[in-house]
Amino acid sequence: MEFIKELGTVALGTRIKNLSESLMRDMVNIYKEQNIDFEPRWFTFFQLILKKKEVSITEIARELNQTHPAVVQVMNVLEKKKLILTNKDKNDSRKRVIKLSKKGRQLAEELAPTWEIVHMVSNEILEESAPDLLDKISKVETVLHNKSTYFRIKEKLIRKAIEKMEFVEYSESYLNDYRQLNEDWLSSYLEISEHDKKILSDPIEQIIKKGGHIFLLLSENEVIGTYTLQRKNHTICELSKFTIKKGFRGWKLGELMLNHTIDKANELNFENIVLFTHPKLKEALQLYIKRGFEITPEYPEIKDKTGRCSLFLQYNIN
Amino acid sequence: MEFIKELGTVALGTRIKNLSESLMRDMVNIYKEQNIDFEPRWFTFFQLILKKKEVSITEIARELNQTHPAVVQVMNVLEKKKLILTNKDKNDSRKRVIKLSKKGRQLAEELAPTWEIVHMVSNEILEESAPDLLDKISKVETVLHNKSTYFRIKEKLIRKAIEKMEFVEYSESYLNDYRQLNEDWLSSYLEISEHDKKILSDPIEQIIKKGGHIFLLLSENEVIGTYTLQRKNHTICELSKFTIKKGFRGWKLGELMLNHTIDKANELNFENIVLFTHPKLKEALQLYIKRGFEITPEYPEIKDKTGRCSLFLQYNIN
DNA sequence: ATATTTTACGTAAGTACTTACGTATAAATT
DNA sequence: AATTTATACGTAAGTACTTACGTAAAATAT
Repeated sequence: MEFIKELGTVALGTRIKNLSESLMRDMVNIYKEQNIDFEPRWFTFFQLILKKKEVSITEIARELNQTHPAVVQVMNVLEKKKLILTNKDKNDSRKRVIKLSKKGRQLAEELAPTWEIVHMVSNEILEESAPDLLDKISKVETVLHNKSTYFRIKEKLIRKAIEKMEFVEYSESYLNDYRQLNEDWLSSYLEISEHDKKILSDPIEQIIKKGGHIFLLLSENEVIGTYTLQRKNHTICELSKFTIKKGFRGWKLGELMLNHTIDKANELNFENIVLFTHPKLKEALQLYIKRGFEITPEYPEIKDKTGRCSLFLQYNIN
Repeated sequence: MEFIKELGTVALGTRIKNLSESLMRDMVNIYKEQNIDFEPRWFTFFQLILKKKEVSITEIARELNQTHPAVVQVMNVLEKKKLILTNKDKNDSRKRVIKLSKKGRQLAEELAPTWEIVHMVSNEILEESAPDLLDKISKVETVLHNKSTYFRIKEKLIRKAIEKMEFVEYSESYLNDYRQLNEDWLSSYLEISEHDKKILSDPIEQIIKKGGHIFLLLSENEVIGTYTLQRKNHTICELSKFTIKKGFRGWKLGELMLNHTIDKANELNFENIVLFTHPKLKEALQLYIKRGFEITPEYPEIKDKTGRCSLFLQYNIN
């Protein structure tokens, strides 16, 4: 056990598990020695049924933080041992109503003194060692409920990953990545128009040579985002093909990319960024508006060549 | 989860288990999303092997508080995945020496940043909720190490059982119980002599009618102990057939019975209790001596009729 | 030296879960 | 009213353990 202690916080889970397992094992032995056919993991089930009189499978699962198949299996065992009775619910025939049988109630009565002692002993142990352990555990539960371990780790991993990301300008070698990413995105949200196909199949000719720019966001050499700036005239550029790879969404990379977009447009001496989008792409719209884009009437000289986007936005640099 | 909280201390084990399971589940997802073929329960194994460089199965089991088959199975998985190398120990061919393979070391390196983050997050969670949780758990561990839950519960159960026990004087209906208990005891320690058989087959004739007494200790109508006082003369009685049923030993019922013996001998106006015993019955001897019996030379008028006991003890009432 | 006990590990079989899926029924939406 | 979605439960298959047992080697006792 020494090593686990050494590991400290990181092995908290393992340590806690060991503790609970040792408690369970002790209880197994207690029941065994008393020659009572009862297993410790039934305890909470019994208590819950005793309290509620009648419960359904899902109710038990929810209250005891178990999966429903686990509950079903335990209930089947208890039913086989004739400790519970189960019937269909009169109002909802999907439900199985569970209650203690006479034998079950008798067993609970027989065990009551033992449970009483277990209770005393648990309190005794806690008083001797850590009287406020339950409070502490409640607090951990609350903190984790508000923001799970998963979420916390994820957050930090993402932050770290973002630090290593970089933008690069398009070159021939990214053709496949650029096209693939945009086709994936387009086909899952809208339709790929002829105009899209033209641009995606030859960006150099269609964008770059016409004074436009394409930027790619790289994470460890993987292309995870793209956007395209087309030159409309000497002051206006059009933003399009703004997409982030599946699996990297939800990391606020949109903000990162949009900031980069504005910086670049500025560097390239454009004064206005305009874009067309579809109202059903709510998250994108929200992002643009949050960053200062405004929905305005279309400029007569700039048309949506795809013919599918009803919203026109623009952003004034400076 | 509400109900489990309601249960308080009694469901501490369940609650703790849920906590650790949720931590584990989160880690499973973290590894899965990073596309790393690693499972959280391997973590402590990896750490231990990293630290010790070379370990045996039992060493791991001991340090991580696992059963050895569990360790064997995990190691087989890790070996199949080529993360560890195992060889026979040169000095002790029973042992299997385990170390990380190159692939294993690489994986550990690859995971180090993630583990670092997990560490940070664990600390963060604890700081937010219960900074001294680890200390508290250590204290619980220590307290349980000194006196296990099992032992504590057992102790209280026994005390409760003893309260309900009672002594009754022998009557015909106890013949089988009396004989069975003594035969079981005799046959497992010594031999059943002819003299024993005579007494055990007809206690009324052999003991009671000769002015002796037999007392039985009952626990919920079950005969769990017996002793016999034979009248030697008007001041001396001989204690024999002092036995406690298997499964009830180690509860200090011997003291209870011996106190009763002395009380009864006193009530019956005897002045001396004598007994023969065999030196190999060390616990019994200790009990007698603790209660004030003394090893003395035999009285010429009192002989050990079984011929097997070399020790003669006596106790002076008053 | 020889016999006995302990240790180190392996394996088989069982158990208590899990995930993944299927099937009714109820509730909500259109 | 008809369709879709959600809920309640069941089952099958897999996994991560457990206990129980076996075997060989080492340590200890005789």
